[in-house]
Amino acid sequence: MALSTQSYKGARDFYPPDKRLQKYMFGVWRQVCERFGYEEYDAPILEPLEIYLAKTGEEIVNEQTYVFEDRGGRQVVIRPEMTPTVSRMVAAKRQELAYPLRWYSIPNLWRYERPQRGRLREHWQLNVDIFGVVGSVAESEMITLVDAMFKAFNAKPTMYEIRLNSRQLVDYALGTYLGFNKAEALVIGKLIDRKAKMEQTKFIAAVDAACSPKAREAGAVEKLMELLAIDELSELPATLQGQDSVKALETLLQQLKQAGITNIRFDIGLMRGFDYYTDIVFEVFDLHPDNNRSMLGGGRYDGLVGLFGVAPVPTVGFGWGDVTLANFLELHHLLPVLAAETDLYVALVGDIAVAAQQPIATLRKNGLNLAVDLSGRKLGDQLKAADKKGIKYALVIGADELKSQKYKLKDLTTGQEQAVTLDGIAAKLKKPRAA
RNA sequence: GCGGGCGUAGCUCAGUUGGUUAGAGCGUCGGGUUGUGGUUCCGAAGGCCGUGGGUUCAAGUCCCAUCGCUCGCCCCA
Repeated sequence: MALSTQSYKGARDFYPPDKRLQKYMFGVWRQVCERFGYEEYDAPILEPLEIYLAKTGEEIVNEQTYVFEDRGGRQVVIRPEMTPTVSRMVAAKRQELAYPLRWYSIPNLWRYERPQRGRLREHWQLNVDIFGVVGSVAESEMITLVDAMFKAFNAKPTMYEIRLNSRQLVDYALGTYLGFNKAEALVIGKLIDRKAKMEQTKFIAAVDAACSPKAREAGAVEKLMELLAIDELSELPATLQGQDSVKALETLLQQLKQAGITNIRFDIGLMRGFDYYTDIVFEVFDLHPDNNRSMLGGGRYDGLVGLFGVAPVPTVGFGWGDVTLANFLELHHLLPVLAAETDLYVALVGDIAVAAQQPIATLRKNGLNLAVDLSGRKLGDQLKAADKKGIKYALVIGADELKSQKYKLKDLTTGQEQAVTLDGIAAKLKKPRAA
């Protein structure tokens, strides 16, 4: 029985062209992060089970993560997300770090579940966090950074939409305003999260079923539906308008719009699950009709660092998966044509491999990435190989060239060819790779 | 964990109401006289029709099971 060549379920092989795309995406992420003063960090892919148990329910950890026992009998998890890890790192050096911390990372993460579109078992996720800032200036910076990333990927404002909400506002609305108790609010919050996927009548029926008679009689279902239909802060009922959370959202929206971000709006139905978020939450939606889904999300989570036994640190952060980004770029035709890292493919004519070493060494010393064809094939076949590898230029070296010190440089995309000196080649090829 | 769809050449697929030696395009390899590819011409290799069982004179085609892929649900960090 032959061995299977398939990669592990839900995980991908990255052949050089795939890796080229990944490097491009990560490169843009890194560039924008660093432009905003964020520093890269990293951590082990394995973590002790406890740091996830503290935050999420045990079921989720057991059913949706890779958990195993190591040889020392310790329960180990392959990290399904980065947030507990980075919180652990901050807590460990809580006293000595220089706040505000601006940190980012692009970890690979694993979750144990059936793969589907946009959701694999292994993926990479950009994580950006700012620690130690209390006011909404942190959210403002974070969303500005997100928007700068979309612009750096050449996305237009019509392709995506930033949606904002406040967990405090939702808590107040479900509790004090609509009169749900905590258990009801939890169930209804989850329903609101799924509302877009449900039919209106089914949604209403489900909310109604989750209501206590008392809340139902007070008209909570109708009031909730009215509330969910609102898409401007100014349309909120007066009792909600007075909330600090609404004022914070107002300030934030105003700031961002003034900064030129127009595709942003308030969305009271935005939940981001019912996990560790404590205040403002945000998501970016793909507006393409074939992929109307959330691409990235984040918000404020002030409580996590404190779980490690130190004073809490206010934090705002988001995560953005490589799969959803790649889907977005593909659907909107934003994938650039990526040239190989190799600048130049050297084709040898005749038995001159030894004699050609000197010019080859000179070109490398001049900073060029070059590959030499070692096959001794016909020239045509060597050029074909260069083209297939995605290399833009080929250089022909034969007895004539060695003698005249002029080499034939061929642009494989245009087919144009010219005779140049070694220095001329380096000068000509130094820059174009970035594009 | 639950449900739908699909497994035929390296890839994308065709294959009639079951009927001889299973096809195409692309790709790969060789050639069109020894220094020019990506366009063209000629040729070749390459398939246990996912796997196992069943029905039948006869199965790529029908039935059952199983594995794999895929889309969705649940869940969402």
